[in-house]
Amino acid sequence: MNNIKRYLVTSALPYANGPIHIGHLAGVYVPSDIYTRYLRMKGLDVISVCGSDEHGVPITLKARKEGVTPQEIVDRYHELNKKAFADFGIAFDIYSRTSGKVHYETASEFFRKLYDDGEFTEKTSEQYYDEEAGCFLADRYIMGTCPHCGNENAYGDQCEKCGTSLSPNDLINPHSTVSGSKPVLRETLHWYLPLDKYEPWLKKWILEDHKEWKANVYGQCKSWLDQGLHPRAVSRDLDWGVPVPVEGANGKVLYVWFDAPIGYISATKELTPDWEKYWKDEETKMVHFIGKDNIVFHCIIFPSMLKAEGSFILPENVPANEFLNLENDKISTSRNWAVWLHEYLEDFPGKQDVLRYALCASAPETKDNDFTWKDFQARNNNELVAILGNFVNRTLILTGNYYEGKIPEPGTTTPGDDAVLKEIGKIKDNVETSLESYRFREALKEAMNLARLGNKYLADEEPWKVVKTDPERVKTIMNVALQITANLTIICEPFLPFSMEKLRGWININELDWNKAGSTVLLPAGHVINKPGLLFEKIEDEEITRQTEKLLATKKANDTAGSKATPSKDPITFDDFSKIDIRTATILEAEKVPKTTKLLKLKIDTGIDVRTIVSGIAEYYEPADIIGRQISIVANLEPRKIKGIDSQGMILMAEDRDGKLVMVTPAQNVGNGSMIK
RNA sequence: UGCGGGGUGGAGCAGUGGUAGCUCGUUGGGCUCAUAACCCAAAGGUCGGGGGUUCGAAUCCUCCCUCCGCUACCA
Repeated sequence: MNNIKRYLVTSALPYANGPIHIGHLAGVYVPSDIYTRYLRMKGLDVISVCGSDEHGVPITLKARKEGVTPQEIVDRYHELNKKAFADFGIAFDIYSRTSGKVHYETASEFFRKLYDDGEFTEKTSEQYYDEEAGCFLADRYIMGTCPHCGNENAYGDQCEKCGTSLSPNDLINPHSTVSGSKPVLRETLHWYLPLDKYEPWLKKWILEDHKEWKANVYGQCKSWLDQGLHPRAVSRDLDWGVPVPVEGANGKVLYVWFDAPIGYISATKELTPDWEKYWKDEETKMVHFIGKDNIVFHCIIFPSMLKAEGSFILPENVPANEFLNLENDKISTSRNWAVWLHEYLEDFPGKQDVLRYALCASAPETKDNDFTWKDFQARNNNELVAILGNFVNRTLILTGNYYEGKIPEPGTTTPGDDAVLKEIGKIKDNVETSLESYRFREALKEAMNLARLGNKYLADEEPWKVVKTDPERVKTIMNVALQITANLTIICEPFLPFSMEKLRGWININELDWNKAGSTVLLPAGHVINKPGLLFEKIEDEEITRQTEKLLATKKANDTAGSKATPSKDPITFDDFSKIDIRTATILEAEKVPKTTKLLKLKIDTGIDVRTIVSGIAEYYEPADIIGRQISIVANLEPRKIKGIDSQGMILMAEDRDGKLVMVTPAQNVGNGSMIK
């Protein structure tokens, strides 16, 4: 793409039903912020838009659960998240929301244009309807008995017990989780975007014209396109969202995935009356920053919508990141396994840049990555403090000691000085190359090399020694070191905006022009600097321990207090119960079933006979450890072939909330074959 | 079981055909301006294993082992 006149940067709209955590920041907002700041510093025309995604079923259910309106839910998280972004210096030009008036108009117009152009197809289908609550039910809000395993708490889309994927019609005895009533099937009309129609040009546009996209993005698009695309519904039966702007479409709203990306357009409209320049001019370069869960929407569906509308440009790149784990475990809002931005700032006030740095340095750019507090501490102590902070500190202290804060006049430079000064420009170029190819980890490392260069220069030149013999020479040395420092304030600015602002204050300049980076006269001789402080401070072990203990407490809470027992099953007669023959037995032999991860083949003595049982406990018990253990079994269960082995019965296991299995063993050893009743 | 992504010095990673590299850690030295920070040097790798292609393979092909995610088996 040549002739780029302006940039439009979008960052995934966070869903307004929870706070923002480090995973969001590392994957989307830190990279987008670095990129935006860099472009702005170059003096380019760039706007960065974001906002809250506030529609969809989960928000209505959360509202119902808390007894408030959906609007109250989204108001709460919109404000919280807006503030969190602002606190971390994420430099959006606007943080809008999809419940706003402009968005309603924009989304309606967009839909209406496609509708009038005949871009949608219509289809009537039967869906479950909750008569008591007066609403249609999304699959996962219907529960019933799983036809495969008999689990009575299976969801309409999947049984979590046996893992089978289901459709609501498969469920025995379905009931609504909203009102508890029995839903009925009802006909409903919806509009569909025929993605299959766009397949040919999508294939060309992505697979041929955008081979430069990141491997994870390109690969996922390719797999979608290879599988073939299908029409997707763009409307839903719901009372929370943008109403479908068509006669007789009462009670129908735009499906949230259709509505949300249009939020980028509405946000731009709110920001500037010139919004069309950014969305409809071929000389605008649009870049979407997202997480990997959003690839299909931003690379396939939204471009299809834009293409169908006809007057919009398409994204130039979609640098999606993978996911961030926390201390070796998936980040999870419901399990409270996360570092929340607002909590981080309470524990580490003023240390926004430290988190920004740690997250950028180990951002999940090419594969899922792990955030650990130990790594966070090491990044701070060994890199920010020891390399960057230390260089700045030694330079400024020496300048204070020798020249009372006045920049010395340089004399003749040595070839060594010249090489170092030239290196500044090279580092600047390297950072640019990395940033423009969305390699933020590399860019950051390269920026830090400038501080490394500075430390090495001081160590090589030893001004504290030379000052005793050749004070004139020291003036040149310190001038060079100061020019490096001034360059740091520009080159590190996109990554560490808070610290660099502080540093600019100390050296008393206000230069934010990226193009000036590489200059060796940013600080003119005679310029007076202010009294410096410490740019970063060490983080002690105790602070890290406090954080890991906090997480440990969360784990514990998840294990015990949070575990609510599932409701009891329907009553049975004593007769029913006595049909089950439960006995004690002893394990004689145990071995892993080859090519499986969970199965053990056990030979057990039931008192009646010696038989084989296959059991899914291999993840919790080593074969060698359980030989000789007494257990409980269901003795009269129909035999069943598992992995080709006849399994005669079933071992009783207690299963906790995480699915961990524990053997049910008599409190004292009793004879094999004793009845349990 | 299927699909996808990994396996490179103690740890974390880069490197897709031509002398194996970075950060941290370790050891030794230097410096003492600096938040015990900084600088230099050294030790440490048969690049998961076998086979193949090639003048030449961490890099290409093939088989296998192993780890992670999803998936399956777990009455």
